[in-house]
Amino acid sequence: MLHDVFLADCPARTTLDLVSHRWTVVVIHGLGIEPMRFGELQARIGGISAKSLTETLQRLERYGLVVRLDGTWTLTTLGETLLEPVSALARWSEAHTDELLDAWDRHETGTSS
Amino acid sequence: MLHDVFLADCPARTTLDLVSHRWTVVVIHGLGIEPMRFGELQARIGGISAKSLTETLQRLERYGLVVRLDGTWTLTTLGETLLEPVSALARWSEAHTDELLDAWDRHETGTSS
DNA sequence: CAGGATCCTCGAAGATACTG
DNA sequence: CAGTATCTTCGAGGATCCTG
Repeated sequence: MLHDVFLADCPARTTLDLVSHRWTVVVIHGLGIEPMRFGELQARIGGISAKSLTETLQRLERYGLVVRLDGTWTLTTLGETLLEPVSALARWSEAHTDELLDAWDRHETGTSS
Repeated sequence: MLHDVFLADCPARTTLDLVSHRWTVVVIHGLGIEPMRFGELQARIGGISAKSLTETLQRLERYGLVVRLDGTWTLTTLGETLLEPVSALARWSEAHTDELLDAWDRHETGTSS
């Protein structure tokens, strides 16, 4: 066990910090479909500001997950490996959101009563 | 395609919001190992405050992902399905953190110079 | 021991205006 | 078009104190 997510100072937390940024998953997911230019990506993702997209891309670039080649943002080899768990999450999301919202509604009306 | 993660107002974003909370993944991962009491969980997870753990658990409870049975927090059936993508993420994290940090260091010293 | 209530900090993210 | 710079807001999360 080289990296235990439970250890507070564990470097594996880096990934979690990465994912905990609002747009990381969406951007990775997006570039996983196909490499895109800045504007394209922003247009595809609903409601992201240019600033946030810039920040997200640069953070990912720093971690070696994406590169900008001739104005086109692309996943690196490392980035593509992240695509798998991220897509798994996206698929789970698309599959179980209804259940999440149902559960939410049940608690809204009162579970025990 | 019922839920498209790209749509800004898409309910699938619910999951992403969930995951974007700092402790969600760690807590799910933890309860995935075995059901635990509050104190146990807090002890296992390094550096989480009681307040944050409470908030995280209650949020997950609202979404039907965990339940508290006789003082013991447990994943629901739905929660267990989330365990898979979350564990995939954790495994990725444990496997590739070194590469992340290496890439970071390369940028720190200066990539182009 | 398992939280609830309150106060505070810090940083992510938006809005806007500007630049190469 | 693809960012950068500045200002501001908002909320997650920590610290502390209190309670059943």
